[in-house]
Amino acid sequence: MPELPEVETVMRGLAGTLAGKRIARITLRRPDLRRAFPPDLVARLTGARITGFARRAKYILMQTDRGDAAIIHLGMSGRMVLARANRPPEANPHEHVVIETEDGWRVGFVDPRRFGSLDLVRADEAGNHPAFKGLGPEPLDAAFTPAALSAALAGRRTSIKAALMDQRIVAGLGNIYVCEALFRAGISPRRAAGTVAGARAARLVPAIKAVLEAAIRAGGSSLRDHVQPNGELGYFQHAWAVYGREGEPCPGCPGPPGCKSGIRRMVQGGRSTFYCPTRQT
DNA sequence: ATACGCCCCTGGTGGC
DNA sequence: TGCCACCAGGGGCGTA
Repeated sequence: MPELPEVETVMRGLAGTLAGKRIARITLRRPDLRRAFPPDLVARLTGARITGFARRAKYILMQTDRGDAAIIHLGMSGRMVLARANRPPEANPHEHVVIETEDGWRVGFVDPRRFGSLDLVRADEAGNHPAFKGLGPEPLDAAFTPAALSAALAGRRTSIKAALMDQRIVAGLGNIYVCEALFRAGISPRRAAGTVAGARAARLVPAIKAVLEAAIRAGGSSLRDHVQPNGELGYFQHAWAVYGREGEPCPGCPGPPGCKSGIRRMVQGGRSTFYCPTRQT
């Protein structure tokens, strides 16, 4: 379930194990994911030393000492599975890319739905990659303020739910954390985006930051040496207030029995929205 | 420009 | 035990 906090957690896990290591081998098990892999990807990464990692929106950047940057997206179902290379790997038909380091680590990029991607560009050109064109601010940056958000939303007649899902408004939120942030801020997902200003924007921005920070903390704290027992990076138990809780009592309304409505589900832009119609206006 | 629908792909779940 | 419809973290593209 990779939204910003999961991608951040995976990125930190990869950094903890791979930063500074030399790539002994990279194996592509198929010619593409969402898009074709660059034809020279294997040649450029084999033997390169991994110098560092970064995250932008839901993308992981892996830099090498050759001045290249791999741009990784996990899509809907992408995972990174870490193991020692001397153990026979568990066969997985959806393990599409394998990176092995000189010191004996093996990272598998597993993605059943294949909505993920792996590209390779010159690091100093990474900012020009189409994936990053037009992206909005990082929600955890200091520059993401209520004033900045309401300026980006001004005049927009689409719903605030759809606007927050739009990576050009703010980068890295997905379906889960948009639902959670709107709940925390007490804002209806149906509300016209352009009306989220003033006090509402002043509630929404801290709500977005808080829910993302809590999820990153939960991810980080659940990792032991950045790797879970099953070898997966960045997956952890979530404690969502509304997401996936249709029909349950609203955790924000005093109770029992709480509000009459409880948590409802509706569809916006083809995606499920979970919300409390009593608290969120 | 903006908004919306549809598509990419596989797997899990629940109803009949 | 099938079988089938529906749902799932994302994003890009085409059409009004």
